[in-house]
Amino acid sequence: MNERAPNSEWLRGVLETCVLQTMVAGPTYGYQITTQLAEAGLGELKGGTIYPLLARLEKKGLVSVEWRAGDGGPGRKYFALTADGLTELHEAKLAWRAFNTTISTHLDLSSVQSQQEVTS
Amino acid sequence: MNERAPNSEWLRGVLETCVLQTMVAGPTYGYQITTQLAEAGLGELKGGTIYPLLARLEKKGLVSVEWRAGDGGPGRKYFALTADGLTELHEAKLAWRAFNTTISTHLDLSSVQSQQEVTS
DNA sequence: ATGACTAAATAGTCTCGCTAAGTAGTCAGA
DNA sequence: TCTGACTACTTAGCGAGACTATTTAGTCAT
Repeated sequence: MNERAPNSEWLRGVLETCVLQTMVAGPTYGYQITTQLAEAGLGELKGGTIYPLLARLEKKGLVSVEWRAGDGGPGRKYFALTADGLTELHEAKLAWRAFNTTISTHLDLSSVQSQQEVTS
Repeated sequence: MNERAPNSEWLRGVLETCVLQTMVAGPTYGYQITTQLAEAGLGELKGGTIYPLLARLEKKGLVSVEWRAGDGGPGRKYFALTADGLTELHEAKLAWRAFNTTISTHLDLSSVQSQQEVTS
């Protein structure tokens, strides 16, 4: 399983959008984001990836930050979407969809069969 | 137009696959690839992007190289897909599609409306 | 000649996801 | 009480690859 492992190259840029998306449901914190994105199939992000990313979001004013006590554990740094963050998220999603359409068209993905389809 | 210009961050990794795809129709050369990808909507790749990329493909054995005389102009370095290259292309397309499904699902893209849809 | 277009190469920069290591809080079990 | 596991955040440094910018060089029209 997982024979094409290190395609995390593809996360460039989109990861930021994915993180913003996790905040739509309400404020959340770094460690929780990593577990949620792992469940979503994006792989296990390490601290060295997620925390600098969150710091960049804060610096850009896309999220606001608040420390809260941990629920049986260390304190947590909660991040919430700002108005700018919500706008950015929406635009990024549109842009991603457009980009993706361009790529998929060029790669002629509709003509590609997966092994699952072939063997079924 | 083009207000979110530099999303070329997203090209990371996929660009290589797109270049391989252009060779499916037959051998081609760097300069032509850049014009074809520009027409496909991927933006104007500069020499500093495409030539190192082609060199990497050659180094990996995914393409073979042949110099030919130019048609009213300098000589051209033609690149053709090898068997390995074709295999790699197919696998990369499957992997991209899977990755893309994961991302699109997480971003809940089906719920996003473009400005075009809103104003139509 | 001069400039425009084609065609490839290379040096150097920057971003960002990565590895790796550290700090620190809570809690269960030996 | 000590050890380990889990939670939670931080930081330093690395590397891949797309970027800018420049150079070289062939053909052709003005």
